[in-house]
Amino acid sequence: MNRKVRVRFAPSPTGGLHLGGVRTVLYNYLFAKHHGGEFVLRIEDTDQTRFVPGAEDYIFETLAWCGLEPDESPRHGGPFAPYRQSERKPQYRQYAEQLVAAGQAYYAFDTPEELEAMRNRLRSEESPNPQYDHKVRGEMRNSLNLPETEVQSLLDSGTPHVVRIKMPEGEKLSFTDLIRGEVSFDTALVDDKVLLKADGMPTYHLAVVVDDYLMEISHAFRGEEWLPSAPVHVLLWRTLFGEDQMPQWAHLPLILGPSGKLSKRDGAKYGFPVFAANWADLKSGELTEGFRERGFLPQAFVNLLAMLGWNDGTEQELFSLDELVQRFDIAKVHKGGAKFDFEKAKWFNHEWIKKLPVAEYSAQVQTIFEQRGITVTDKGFFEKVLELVKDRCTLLTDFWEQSAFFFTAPKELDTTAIKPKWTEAKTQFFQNFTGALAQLQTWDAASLETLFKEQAAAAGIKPGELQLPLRIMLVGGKFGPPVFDIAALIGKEATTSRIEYALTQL
RNA sequence: GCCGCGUUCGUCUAAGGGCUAGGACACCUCCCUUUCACGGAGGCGAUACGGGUUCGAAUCCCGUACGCGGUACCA
Repeated sequence: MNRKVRVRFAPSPTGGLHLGGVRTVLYNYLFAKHHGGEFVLRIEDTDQTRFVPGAEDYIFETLAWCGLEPDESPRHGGPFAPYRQSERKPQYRQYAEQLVAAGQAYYAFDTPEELEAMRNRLRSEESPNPQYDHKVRGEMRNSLNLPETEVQSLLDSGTPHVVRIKMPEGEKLSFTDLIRGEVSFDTALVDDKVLLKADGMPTYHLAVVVDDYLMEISHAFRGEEWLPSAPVHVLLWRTLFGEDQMPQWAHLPLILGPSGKLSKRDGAKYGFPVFAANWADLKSGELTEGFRERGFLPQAFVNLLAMLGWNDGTEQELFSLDELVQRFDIAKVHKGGAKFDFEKAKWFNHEWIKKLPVAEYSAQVQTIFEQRGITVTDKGFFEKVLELVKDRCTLLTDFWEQSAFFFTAPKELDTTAIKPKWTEAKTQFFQNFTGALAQLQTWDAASLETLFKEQAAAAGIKPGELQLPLRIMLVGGKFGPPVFDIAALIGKEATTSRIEYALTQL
């Protein structure tokens, strides 16, 4: 089928977006852009009981952060508006009626209690989850069994009812999945799914087919959890619009946690984020941590997600979004689920921190500093510092630990490593050194190092014996970039005063 | 239970009949570095099991096991 590539991501706004969801967005986006097509965001809010305020904002904000902007959406607009299913409600009913007329669906008047009674009656060890299917539909209150006049009067009197699909009994339904190849199902084993709910809203099954058709979606990618209901969708396509109009399906493998499927719980339990950005549940007050707040760069987040289940066949692992667009091939997506490895995720972030110019993320780091009480006044200086410590930072938040001492003198010095070997001669050396610093003409790392070594030689002490003490004096601990670089950056005054303060502690 | 989909180092994966099954993360060793890193060089470590097909199988077929998903008027 040769038509314009149009894909969609269709989340239901019920909470934060987790790894798997964002990866689905990403693969949709990459596929669309690779083929010069369009990426549509459609909000699947047909379940009004699950409406969560803020969830839709969250989705847009998250996609923007990732750089995965939709071409069409409730906010971006587009020729197929509206893009919110609740706003499209009126059009679903006619398709449901069309299916009934075609004998492919029927009205069901069973109350929730009656359904429950049926399930209880049929439940057994052999069949723990009885379905509303061809075996029982003959015993239920639906338009298949009730006299036509009664059906009509029930309808006329406004009796609550749903429309169910009538799954054929002994048919084999199959389709070709872009990732898995041919997949087939025995229709006798699929239940009569509800298509139109009693409140007049469509279920996902009807909505996805109708909207994909109306929005001219050419390729439909979704999580593997949808595979079992694919036969329902194929059947709806066949009777409503023709199977030749159906988008090409691809069911993406799941992302697993350390023990089974990845859940919010895993995040809390193992200490890594599961959502793209922080999500605060208004009702429970529960906060679920996001990659963004944990200190991930969007470039790294997108990169690591892309590689979780896909690769281009080469050994390259670091890709920009543009490169991903160029290389992406849906057929190379894995069939098996991938267990999420936070260690590897951190490695991606580390690589991106090293790779990107600091100016690309200094604003984010600045925010982190400000949250911790340090206001950045000199952007040039700030970025010099970041440049100096970036190799040591895996997460953006690490910049704080690695470089706070550039902005504020360490209060507590970790002197345990140097105190035992401290001598009066060393105190003397540093006193002389600060004196010499005052005379130093060129304040840069090389000059400082030269001076330091000359003075050490004059004092008859090995420079190595003195470098760690100097570090502790300036940094407060055994970490950080080369000492003379630090001294060069913080300047003469700070260097001198930190040494003098440290000498009072030794 | 039933249905579906999966299964290569601990983890992410390459190899889509043909070299000693390659890379990355993590871990370990060494080098560089009198901090911590970066970087460099090594090491450890896998085709779930059993049958076929074939001169030859990680790759194709069948079975078993295991894992995951689904089995709602939720998506």
